[in-house]
Amino acid sequence: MKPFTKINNSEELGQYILKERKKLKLTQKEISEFTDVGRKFVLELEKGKTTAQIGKIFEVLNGLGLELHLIKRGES
Amino acid sequence: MKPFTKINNSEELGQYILKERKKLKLTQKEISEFTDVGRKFVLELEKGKTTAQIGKIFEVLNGLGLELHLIKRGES
DNA sequence: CATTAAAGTTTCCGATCGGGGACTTTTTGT
DNA sequence: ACAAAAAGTCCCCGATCGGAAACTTTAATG
Repeated sequence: MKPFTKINNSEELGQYILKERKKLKLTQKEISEFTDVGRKFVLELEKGKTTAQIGKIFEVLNGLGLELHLIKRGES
Repeated sequence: MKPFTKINNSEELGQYILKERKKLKLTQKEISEFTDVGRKFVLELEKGKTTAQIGKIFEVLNGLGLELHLIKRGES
């Protein structure tokens, strides 16, 4: 039930996205269909690819109903 | 004093990073020196480049003492 | 089991990343 | 106003992105 999840790197980002996609019972293909990203991108993003591009990541986050927040270290 | 700042796209990400860098009185060059990114990258990131790579973005966020958090829409 | 979908892998390829360095423009400080 | 620093632009180039499509492996369902 913890609402905020701190993400430290691409690895964790991918894992969180995967987990969330499963919760929503979506396939990688479905995400790639209602967002402007390819199937391979979703696949690689979930695997923690460090070179995934931020614009496409925002597309996926939006599609999954996830918000990105920034917090100054120490204030969380 | 709001601790959490919602970032909706690359544009906002760049603006926030710029603002934070100024607060810390750092130059783009300095950031590129103590992180593994080039000057040009910091420049373009702040300008909202949508193709900036996530791994390098994490480097900059770490360098600036910023944490990335994900929140489910509606729970913030 | 058998069948089908999903996930993961591989190849091809045009487009673009990001670093380095040189240069120009803008900002800063005295 | 002037000098210096910072920011922004430009070019070169090796490396890699991400889409598409075909294929293999894994998982799910009857």
